[in-house]
Parts: sequence; structure tokens; C-alpha cells
Amino acid sequence: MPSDPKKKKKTPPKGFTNLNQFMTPSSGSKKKKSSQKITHLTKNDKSNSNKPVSKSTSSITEQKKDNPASTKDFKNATKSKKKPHLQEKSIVRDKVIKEEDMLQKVFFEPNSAPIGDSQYDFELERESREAQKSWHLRILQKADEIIQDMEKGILLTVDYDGGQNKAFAKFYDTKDQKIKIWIDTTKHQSYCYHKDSEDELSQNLDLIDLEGFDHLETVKKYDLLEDKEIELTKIYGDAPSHIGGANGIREILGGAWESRIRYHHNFIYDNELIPGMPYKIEKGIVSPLEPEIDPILQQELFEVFKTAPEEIQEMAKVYQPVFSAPPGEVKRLAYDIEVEETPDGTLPDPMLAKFKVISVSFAATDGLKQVYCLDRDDVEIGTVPEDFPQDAVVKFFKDERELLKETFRLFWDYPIILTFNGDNFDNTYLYHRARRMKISEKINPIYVSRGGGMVTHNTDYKHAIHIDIFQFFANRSIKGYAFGGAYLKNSLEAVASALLGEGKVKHEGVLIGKMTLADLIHYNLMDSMLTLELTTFNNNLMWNLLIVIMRITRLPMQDTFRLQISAWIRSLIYSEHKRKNYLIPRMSELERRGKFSRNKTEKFQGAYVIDPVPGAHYNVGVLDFSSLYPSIIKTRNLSYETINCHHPECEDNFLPDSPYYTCTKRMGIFAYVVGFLRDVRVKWFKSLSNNKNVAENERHTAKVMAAALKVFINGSYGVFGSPVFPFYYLPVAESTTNIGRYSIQKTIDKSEEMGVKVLYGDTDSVFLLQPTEKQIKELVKWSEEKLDLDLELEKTYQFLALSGRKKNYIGVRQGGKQVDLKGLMAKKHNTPEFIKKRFNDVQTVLTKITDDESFKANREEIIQIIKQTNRLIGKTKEKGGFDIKDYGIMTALKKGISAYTKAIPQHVKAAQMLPEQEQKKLERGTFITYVKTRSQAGVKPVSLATLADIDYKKYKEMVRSTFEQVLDALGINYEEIQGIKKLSSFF
DNA sequence: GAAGTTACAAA
DNA sequence: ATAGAGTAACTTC
Repeated sequence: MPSDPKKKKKTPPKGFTNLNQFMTPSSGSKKKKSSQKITHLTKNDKSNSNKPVSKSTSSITEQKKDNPASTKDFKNATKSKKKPHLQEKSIVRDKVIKEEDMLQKVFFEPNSAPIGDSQYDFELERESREAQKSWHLRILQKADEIIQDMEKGILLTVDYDGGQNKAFAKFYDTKDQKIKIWIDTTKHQSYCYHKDSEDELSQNLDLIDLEGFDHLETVKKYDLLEDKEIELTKIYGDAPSHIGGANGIREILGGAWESRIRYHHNFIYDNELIPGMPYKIEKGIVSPLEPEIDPILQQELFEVFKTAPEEIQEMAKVYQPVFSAPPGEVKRLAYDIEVEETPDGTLPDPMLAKFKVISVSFAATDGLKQVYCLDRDDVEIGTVPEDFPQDAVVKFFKDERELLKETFRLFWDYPIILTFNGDNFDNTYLYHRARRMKISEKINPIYVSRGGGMVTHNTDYKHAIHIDIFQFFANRSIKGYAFGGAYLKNSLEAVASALLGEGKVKHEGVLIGKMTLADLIHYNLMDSMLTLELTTFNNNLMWNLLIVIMRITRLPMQDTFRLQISAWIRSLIYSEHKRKNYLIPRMSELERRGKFSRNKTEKFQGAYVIDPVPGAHYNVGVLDFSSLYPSIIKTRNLSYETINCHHPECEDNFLPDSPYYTCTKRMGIFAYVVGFLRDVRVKWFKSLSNNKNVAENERHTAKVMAAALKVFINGSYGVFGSPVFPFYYLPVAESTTNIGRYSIQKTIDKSEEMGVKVLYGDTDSVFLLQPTEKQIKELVKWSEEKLDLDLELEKTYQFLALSGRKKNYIGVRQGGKQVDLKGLMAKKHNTPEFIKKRFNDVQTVLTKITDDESFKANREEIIQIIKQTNRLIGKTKEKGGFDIKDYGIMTALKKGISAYTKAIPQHVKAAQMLPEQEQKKLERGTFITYVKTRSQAGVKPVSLATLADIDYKKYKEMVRSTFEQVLDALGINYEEIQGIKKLSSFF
């Protein structure tokens, strides 16, 4: 990709640019606490201990004498588990342990009522190799529970079932809050198209005689590449696999149109279904419910687009219900499991599920907070941690099998099951563990299929929908654009503390299997609660985002949270073609028309980065074009069918400094789709969300919409510019960056003409030296008139240090509150600890720089920190040096040692030096910590190494590579540090 | 510069 | 089970 995608992500938010800004993290955690009624079980709280909290449900009551470990335990619990803001309180607490602090075991009363699909009085056994979901559908059919009539249900997913060879849908029935399954009643078939005529194709015996071929039909579609209506042959197959599968129709014909679209997606597009929208079902027929629309809003939306191009107006009309229907409240259950630890400390393999499930926690929107805990005699009971939710129910099980069955019973009651990484862990583990324990598959609601990418399993529920919220939050566009990069890592800990202001319960040093039962329960429950809360916080923000993205992309829920932005935009463009009866072009057609090959990834010129003026600058204004590339795509009408179109009258409509011309007669599909999304965000939702006269809930919805749209707008160029995207079109990608460069250059010219010095600029920004307010206004106005682009003041630096290098600078924001470090080496995973620490020290010093004077003073301090770091390498503790462990570089084995044949990475080399006994214990997943040494091998396991082994040179080199760029930006030559030569800085 | 390797996230 | 489904950052050759 030509532009630097990282740049956008790192750019800190301004105004309302991401959803974190209408969350109040500092006050948020406290507020939430009280609203959730998480009270603290303190000894003096009479109201707690006196109330024998609702009989059988509460387990956290009194009784339990003389536990010798209790006092110690309690202290540990308070110390390690307190959140920072509670720290103080815990110190003041008196240290006497009362009986009511002890956890009491309340056992689950056996329940023999049938669970799930075992409730029916008929027998319908699973056929050999029958998919779990197919079996469930057959059972529902036999029980006559396939939905035929429903007043109102939100369409959540559409999927394909091979057993029925049909699409089926899951609706959330708003009346009884259950999932209702509907099986296709429309006789929809799988198909693809071909440009050969029906006559020609019927001569092709390979096709006609193919098992799985059904019939041919001649249809008309509009071919955008030809700009005319054409006749096509629609080829029907018996099942989706006959179209695109091995020896299928596509293979026989050497390619076919629209044969790569997933069957169930095709089903959605063809029936113009919109996942996330409300529907009714009458006698098996699904039809959209007219959403409640505010006529005033409708009128206002119309007004906003009154002067827009026809194509955008039409889109606004079609999409109006999509944007105005409320997302709705949906009942959901989050859960989390804890598993007995493995002997070697590695992660239990969820496919093997060899180890006991020791605890399962649940948290649901109906208020349920529950833990099912396996009673283990060898584990201490412990005391109830102070912030354990008072309204939580804890039940003990003697038998793991019963625990799992009751877990499943609970699952069968909920329409939506939420997990954090449940695809790869919890669901897969439970499914296999239950099978291992011979729990009937009629009771087991989970099914597991093969995943792709880093998620190796896809899991879902027979009766419900599973959402792995980890995958949604880890989605790079969601993370970067909807949440403004608020969390760096994607762990529950990181995401929750960033978005909820509250992290997981800490269990530093204590392994899960060694925790007291009370601590385990607490730890387990908090994870479910956080998982649920990540979908409910801020008025169901995440849930609403998911629903809105489903509506925009037309993708079913289970695909939406698993797929990336490119698949979202692909689906949006597919559905737009289908809606307008445009033929979706094949990749080869686009390549031929655009004269490029996507395999060769012909490099085109990317963004323009202005040569920086090195040195220290003060009062620098940074202006940038808001959503530059999407704006260009819209205003210049860039799309695969509009660049060098077929109209002679467009031939002189050249793009600036370009061999391409663009269409003047019709708006391109990319241009109007991206343009519409951009316009509806800027002109409608952003102003709505800032309008104080609008009701709070509407403003909130507007913010969600604006955030969702931002994801598409910001993601669009990256997708269009990527050769793997099915609609990749080199002339579009090339023209976009081309016009971007042109626009920046014109802006520089204009600034200089106005007497404002340009210090630096990258892609869509210009750094101006001491611009006046008036000059900024003038530039903004000029840009709007001459370039048709929105230019804005993004930030002001009171101090900016530019190195000679591009994409490498340090800026201190006006007020000195924030420091931007660009192009600096990220803290690499395998950077030794002592370097990480020192890098943090340097960052802290940087934040102190506010003016020329403080810069000079702090500059010296930074030099000293680095010099000292170098000096101490290899020095003993007595001389102030680092521990040998601080030199350690940690890397995990991805396979057994003997499996490394092609190349032996350094950590494997180190592992091979370990004593044989230890080597035997190494398997996939084990961490190897090694240091770099001066020996032949160059490495040594940290356990065998001493300070004398350390390779000074290598470590000094690491110090250098970590700090060089920081120093470069500050105008310090690294040689100065090493003391080889003294150079005066250029300041 | 291409090819190979690992981390991510979960107990 | 049936079509498809990750990526950044690093090391080694």
C-alpha cells in the first residue's frame, strides 16, 4: 500500500473522532460500580451479614470455623486484588477476620429435567457424520418448531445447512426473547453466471452431464464495464458446492461470474434481507417490518441530500431505515471457564480437553451473576474477596459431569452467548470436554467447525448465536477507528481497562489451580462480567456497532465479528451491485480493462511526504485534510467503470497531472458508495450527535452511526488500494494517491505564497511554522474552493523536533500535556527488560520538554540515561549493573524442538543446550529465555548463563537501535553517546 | 529480497 | 464440512 496506514492510527483524536470521547473513563468506573450494585462485603456491613440473602441462591453467607489459613489468606486477597482506587481503603481495614468472610459451599441440587434436544419424546438419532446443526434442524422440524409465524424478530444470521441443502435464518423474537429458526421457503438455488449464451452452454456436455448441474436460464444484467445491458446465462446447481467446489461448474467452465460469493450471502442479497433489521414472518414468508420512523428526521435527511448527486440521493433513500431503526435490546449471556492447570504449565489444548473444568461463570443482561464451581477437596476454600458482587450466586458441584450438564442447561435458555476468545478456547474446550465425558450430544448445544487465520475454530450454538467479542475488539478497524486505538493489546485485561476503566482480577504469582476456591470464583466471575459489560457499556455501544455494521454490510452476525474490513466492504459492494442488477465483474476483467496484473502488484506512486526542515521549532500548526482519500474518490468520481469510460464526451475530463480521464455522465459505484457514507456521517450524524436540542438517546445512536461509518470511510482506501481485494483496480488506487499528492503540493504552494513556512507534511497533513489564525482560515477556505477538500487545524505543537528523516519526529502539544513520538522503534516483544525500562525513562523525560530552555536541560538528561545504560552492560550487581535475567529474551517454541529442520531459530539453539532432562519437557508453547553470548552459538539459555557470557557488542547494538531514532529527532548524534567523537548538535 | 518463524488470545 | 476465512514484525538464508 502506498500510504502509511500506521500514520492514521497513531494520529490522536481531535474533537469527536472516536467513541472513547463520549465515555468518561475516570468517573466511569465508579459510576458503573454503583449502577451495577456491586457492593463490598465488609465485616461491618450489617445489612449484608444480617440478611440471609435469598435462601438457596446465596452462598456467600456466614459459617465456617477455624480455618488456620484464613487470616493470611484474607490479607493476600486484599493486597493482590484491590483495584488502585480501592488500595487506600484496604489499608485502613482492621485485620480481624470474621466468619462471614468465609466462603460457604452450597451445592447444586440435582436436576433431572431434560436438557436441550433431549427434551423431546421422540427419538431422532444423529446420522453418521451428520453435522450437529443439521441434526438440530431435523429435530426442530420433527418437533414442528421451525418458525412459521412471528410478529417481530430481528434477523441476526443467515447460514447454509448442507443437510437440508438450504439457507436458514436465526431471528431474535422480541416477544419471548428467544432465537427462532426459519428454513428457506423460497426455493432459492445456488447459481453462477456466464457470458456464453444458453445455446452455447447447452452444447457443453461436460456441464450438462455434470452431477449437480440443474438448469440454464437467460437473464439480463447491466454490465458496468461495457456500460450497457447484456444477456447472460444463469447456471443453476443442485448445491453450493457444485458451483465453486472441486470439479464444480466454475472449474468446468474455466471460470464463471459471481461464483465466488458465499451461498448464504447470495441468499441475503437476492432476497434483499438486511441482517440487524426487524422482520415479521407469516405462514413461512419473511417480510420486513416497517421500522418506526420519525417523519421529521426523514424529512431532514432528505433536505441534507437535496443537492447531492442522484446516485447518492437514491442511496440515502434506500439506507434511511437502516440508519434510523433503533438497534434494540437483546438478551445475552457471557460466560467463561477455568480449567485445571496442566503439569507443565502450558495452555490446555481445547481439542483434547484433557483437564478438568474447575469453574464456569455466567453474567447476563437479565442480571444473572452465577458461578458453577467444582468442589475440590485438596484446595482451600478461602475468604470472600471484598469486592465480590453481593448479588452473585455460587453453586458447588461434586461431579464435573453434572457441572457441565448444568452449564449446558443454562446455555439453552439464552439467545446470545458471549465469550472472550470462546472460538479458540472456551466453546471448543467445553464441546470436546463434554464429548470426552460422554455427555449426550443432544444436551451439548455447541458445535465446532474449522476456522481460518489465527482463529482455528469457529464455534456456534444450535439454539443461539455465539459472539466472540475478542474478535470484534481485535478487528483492526474497530480498534483503530471506532475506539481510537484506546487499547494496545487485545486481551480482556487491556480492552476492559481501557474501555471500562477496570481490568481483570489480578492473580500475580498464584496459578489458577492453586487459588483458593473463593479467589477462583471471584476471578472467574469477573471475567464473565467484564465480557458482558464490554457489550453493554455506554448504552450497548459495542452491540449497537455490531448491529449497524451488519446492516451496512448485509453480513450475518457470525461473519461480521469474524471478518475484517475488506470483507465488510466487499459485501457492501456486492450487495450494491445486486441491488441495482449490475453484473459483478470478475477480477480478470478488471485487470484487462485497467491494464494491470494484481499478481505482479505493480507498484504505483504512493503518498507525498515533504522533506522535513530539521531542527527545533516552536508554535507549529498542523493542518490536515479530513478523510482525504475517500473525499478524492467521491469528488473526482473514481471507480473501476468511470476511469477512462466509454463516453467520447468525457475524454477531455482529465484528472490533474494524470493520463486518466473520468466519467461526467454517471457516478461510479465506488464514488457514490464511499461518498454517501462520508456525507451521511459528516452532514448528518456528526451534526446530529453534537446537537444539544436532540434527545440524549438519539444523539447516542448518532454517535454510534458516526463511529461505524468512520470505520468504513477510513478503511475504504486501504481496501481499494490492496491487490487482494476483488475490486482492486490499479487506476483507481493510483489516481487516488496521485490526486492526494497534487492536493498537498498545491497547499504548500499556497501557504508559501501567503508567507507561511511549511516545515513538514505527510500524506494528508502540512506542518506550518507559526501560522496566524487568519492565515489558517484563509487556507481552509481556499482548499474548499479550489480543491473541493476539507482542510482542518488538527493540532498545535509548542515544540517540534524534526530529524532529517521522514516519518520521525517528536512533538510536544500546546500545553505540554501530550508528546507525540513518531517513527520510533516500537517496544519489541523480545527486547530485553533493561532496555525497556530505560526507554520508559527516556519517554518520561521527553514529556517535560515545553520550551527551548527545558529542552536543553532535558536533552542532557536523556544523553546521560543512555550513556549510563551502555556503561552498565555486563557490570555486576555490586557495581550497579543489571541482573542476568534482565538480558533475557523470551521466545516460545511453536513446535517440538526436533520439528525444526529447515532453520534453527536462536531460541531453539538455546533450548538445545539445556540438559537432556529439561529438553524432554519442552514442547510446543514452552517459553525459552536466552541471552546473547560471545560464544560460537551466539546464544545460551538464561539459566546457564552468567554475566561473563554476555555479548556486550550485541546488547550495545540493541541499545543503539532502540534509542537512535529518538536521539535523531532530538538532533543528537549517536556517536556522541558512545564517546567516539564529540559533535556539537545542530541546536 | 524472499522465505521462514512467531506472536496474538485463551488456562 | 462441503465455495472462504490473518497480519505485523522479525530472523535467516
